[in-house]
Amino acid sequence: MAENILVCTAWPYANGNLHIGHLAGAYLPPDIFARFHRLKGNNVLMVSGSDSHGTPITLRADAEGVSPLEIFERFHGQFLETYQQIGITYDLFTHTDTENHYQVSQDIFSACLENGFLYKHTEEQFYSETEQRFLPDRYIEGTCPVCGYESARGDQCDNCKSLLNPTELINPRSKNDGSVPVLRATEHFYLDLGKLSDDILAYLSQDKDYWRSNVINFSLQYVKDGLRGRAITRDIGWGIPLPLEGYDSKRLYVWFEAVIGYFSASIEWAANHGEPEKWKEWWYRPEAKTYYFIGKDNIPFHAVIWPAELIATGRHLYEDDTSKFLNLPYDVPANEYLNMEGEKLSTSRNWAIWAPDLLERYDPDAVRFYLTAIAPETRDTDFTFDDFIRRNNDELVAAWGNLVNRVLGFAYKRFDGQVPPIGPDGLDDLDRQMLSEVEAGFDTIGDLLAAVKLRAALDEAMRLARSTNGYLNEKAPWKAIKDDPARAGTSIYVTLRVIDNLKILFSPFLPHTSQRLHAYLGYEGQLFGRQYVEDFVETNRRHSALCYDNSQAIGRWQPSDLQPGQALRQPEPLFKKLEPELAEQEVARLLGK
RNA sequence: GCUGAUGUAGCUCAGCCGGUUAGAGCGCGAAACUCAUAAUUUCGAGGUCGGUGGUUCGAGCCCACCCAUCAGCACCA
Repeated sequence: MAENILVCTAWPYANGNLHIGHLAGAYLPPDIFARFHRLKGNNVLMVSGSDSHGTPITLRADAEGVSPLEIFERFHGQFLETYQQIGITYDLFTHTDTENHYQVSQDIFSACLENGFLYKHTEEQFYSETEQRFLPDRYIEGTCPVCGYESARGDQCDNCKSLLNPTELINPRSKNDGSVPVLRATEHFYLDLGKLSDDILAYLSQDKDYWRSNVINFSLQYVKDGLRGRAITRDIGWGIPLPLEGYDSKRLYVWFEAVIGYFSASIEWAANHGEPEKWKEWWYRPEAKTYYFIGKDNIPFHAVIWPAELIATGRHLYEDDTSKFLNLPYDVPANEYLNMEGEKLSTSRNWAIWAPDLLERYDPDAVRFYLTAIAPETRDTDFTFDDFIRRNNDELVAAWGNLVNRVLGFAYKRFDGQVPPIGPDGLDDLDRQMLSEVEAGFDTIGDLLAAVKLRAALDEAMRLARSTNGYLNEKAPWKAIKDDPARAGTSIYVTLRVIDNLKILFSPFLPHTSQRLHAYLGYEGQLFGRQYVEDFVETNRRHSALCYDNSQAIGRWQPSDLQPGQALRQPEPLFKKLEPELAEQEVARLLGK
C-alpha cells in the first residue's frame, strides 16, 4: 500500500554559501514533496550531500591558499546549519569525501569497465613543468587567436566571448606563475556514451508523459544530437583515486562520481540505521519511484548521463539476483532559474541573496512561502524584495494568517478557551459545504503535490483559506453570538475544524507555523520529525551529516476530527507583517556591498 | 553563430488534444462588515494574448519570417 519514494536533490558544491536560487530551485521543492509523502504514510528516503570534489573548490582553495578539504568542510558545516534553519528534512545529507562514497564510486567504475563501457584515449594537454602538474583550461592564459586579446583564458576569451581550446592560444602561459606550459600526452578513461545511446533513447522514449516538457524535450534533443564519449578521469590530486594499479596521479572526474552520491548516500543511510540492505527498497523495487530535484543546468547529468552510468554498471550492483535492475530516474522535475531584481544571480559579482543572511532576518515559513509562490517550475522567475514583502503581507498574512488569528482569537476569548460544541440545530448546508470543500483539498492538493506542481498546490490551499474567510463573513458569529450563541458556536466549531484541515494542507509548505497552529488548537505532539546532526566514524575518517527521525511524527494527510471541548492554547499571530520600507533597505544593502 | 525555450491585464503568472463573451492572485475603484496583524468578503474597471504574414469555417494555442529576453553548445556540473 505505502509507496517507496526516493527524493534526491542536487549535490551543492561546497565552495560557497547557498543562495535563494539554490533553495527555490533544488532544495525547497523536494522538501515540500518529501513532507507530503511522509504525511501520506509513504516510505520516503531523501538524500543528498555536499559535493566536495569539484573544480570550483580547488579554485577557491588555491585562491585562499588553503586545502580543498578546509574549504569544503567549512561550507558543508554551513549547509547543515542552513538546512536546519529553513527545515529541509534530509534523511541523510552527507558528503562525497567519505570512505563509503569512495568505495561505491570505485565499484561503479569497475563495473562499467568490466562491462565494456569504458575506453582509454590519449590526448595532449598542457603541463606545467614548474608546478609539475597538468593545468585545467582556465589556468592557462594567452593571446586570443580570434581578436588578439592578450589575456584570453584557455576555455573562453573574455574580450570577444569566443569559445576556445587552450591549444589555440598564441603564447600560452600559466596563470599561476606565468611559466610556459608544454604539451604532454595523457591517457584517460572515457564513458562510452555512444554505445549507450540506444538504451538511453529507449529509456527516455518510454512513458515519460508526466515529465515536464522542457526536461524531456531537452533530454531527447541532447541524445538525438549524438552522444560522444566523455572523459571520466582527470590529472588532479583532489578526488577519488581509480581502483586500478598505475594511475596514481589520476582521479575520477567529479561529474562521473557526484551523481553516484544518490546511490552511495542511500547505502550509507541504511548502514547508519543498522539495516544495510534497506536501501534496496528504493533502488531495486521496480515500483519504487525515484525523483531528482535539480536546476536546469543539471538536466543532462540526471536525465541522460546518470541513467547511462546505471545501465553501464549492469544495473545489479551489490545484488546476487541478476534479474533485478537498479531503478532509473522516475522523474527529473528540474526547475528553471530564479533571477533577482531582474538580473541573473551571480556569485562572482556578489549579486545574490545568501540563505544564511536571509534566514537571519526573516522567518523560515515566510521565505518558504514566497520561494514556493515564485518557484521557477516552468520558466525563469524573478525574486524582488518588493514582491516578497507584498506577498507576505497581502497574501500570507492577510488571507491565511489573519483567518487563523481571527477565529482562534474569537474562540479563545468568547468560548472559554475551548472548541465550542455544535449547537442543537446541527450543521446546515453552508456548514457542510464548507467542510466538504476543504476536505476535498486532500485530494486536489494531494494530486498536485504528487505531480510536483507545487505552486499550483499552494495556490489551491490559499484559495481554500480565502473561501473560509468568506464562510466566516457569511456566518458572522460576532453578530450571532449576541442573540443565538449556540449557532455562533457551531460556526466557530466548523471554522476551527476547517483551519485544522488547512493546517495539514499547508504543512508541507509551512511546517513551522503549522506546528504552532497545531499547538494553539490544543493538540500535543509534533506533525513532523526531528532534524539533527550526527558525527559518523568510518575506518579512517569521520564526517558530520544531517539526519531526520520521523518516528515520532503524528501528522497525517487526512481530514480533521476536531472534538468539541478540546482546550485551546493562547494564540499568537502565525506570521509577521513586514514594513514596505524594508524593500528599499534590502536593495540598498545589495547594491552597497 | 548553431540548437532549444520564453514573450498573455499595472505587477506576478494559468491557459489541456485550435472552438461560444481570454482566466487567477495581488494592486486599483465601489459596497458590505467590524471577530481579526486597517486584516476580511462581494461586485466592478483593466488585455487588438511581442510584431508581420499565412493555414483553417474558426488561432493566444498550428506554420514562416522578424524583434526582445533567456538557456545549452566549455576541463561547470
